[in-house]
Amino acid sequence: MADRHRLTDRLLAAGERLTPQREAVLRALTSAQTALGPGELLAAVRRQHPHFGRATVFRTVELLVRLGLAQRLEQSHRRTVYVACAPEHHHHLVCQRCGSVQDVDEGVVTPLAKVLQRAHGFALDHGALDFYGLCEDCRSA
Amino acid sequence: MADRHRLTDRLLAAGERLTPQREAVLRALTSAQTALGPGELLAAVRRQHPHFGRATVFRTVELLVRLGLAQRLEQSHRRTVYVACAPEHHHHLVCQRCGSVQDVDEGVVTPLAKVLQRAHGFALDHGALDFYGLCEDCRSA
DNA sequence: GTGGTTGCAAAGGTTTTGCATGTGC
DNA sequence: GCACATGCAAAACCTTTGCAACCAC
Repeated sequence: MADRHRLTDRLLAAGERLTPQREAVLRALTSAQTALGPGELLAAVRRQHPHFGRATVFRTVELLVRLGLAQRLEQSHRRTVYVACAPEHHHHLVCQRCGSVQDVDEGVVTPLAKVLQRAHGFALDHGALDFYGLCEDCRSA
Repeated sequence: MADRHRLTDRLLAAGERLTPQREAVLRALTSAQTALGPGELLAAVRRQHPHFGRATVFRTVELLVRLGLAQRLEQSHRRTVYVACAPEHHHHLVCQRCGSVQDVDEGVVTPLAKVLQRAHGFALDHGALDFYGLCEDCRSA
């Protein structure tokens, strides 16, 4: 499983350990169709591991974010969610209606980053940039 | 005071009332050099009005957001902050180090919005787009 | 006068922490 | 074996809600 390879790679590189819990959280995240919050993630993981701890979810998603395997999105007011993602630089298009997330590559923001740099001396943090709006389906509906 | 004019205008247009509390919150926000969270806002306002209610801060900032006089930023993990802003469309450059916020106008994102629309059918919500990174000062430091 | 607004206090929900137990390396 | 990771439960935190008193219109 590709996920597992990436996970072990990253964990070893960071001097962290591979545990069933970490695998389980990453798997739940990658197999989800949409971004998940901590509560949903806990529920998903508990279907396989009934005694999974609440705190472990919080600790693990933050670890995955640090490893570059997941990203945190502030999807809307008071709702923090996580999506699995490849370590390669890219950005997310987050639908505000249905919650779906699609990737869009780094290239589309390069011109923007240059403008902000030149005109304002502002160094854009690409890792913190995601886009909110309506996906094609929701827009036509 | 220009703030006050804009506030009364907007309140009346929305069928809302002008109260000292609403003025106070807007003033605290406009006079701040940086974005403020609810707690800081409460502290600031209480310097003038010691009995100011906590809930009123929450209710008021959300009102200001609805009126277009303020904007909510998810500045970082578990930190929601607000900045005063003009009703005209624009975006914010938020420094992740010092918390300063500067405006940048709508024009810089128009090309990006077009690309997302054409290539992905995605309708960008301009009101939800802000940029995080390092301001000029923090970058050189 | 009347309905919206406020302050207070309590409830609600989410995230974090402390610690004994378990486990990857 | 040892340090790190986990599960549990309680604490801490931020935000919302309910309601009586108040006040802008």
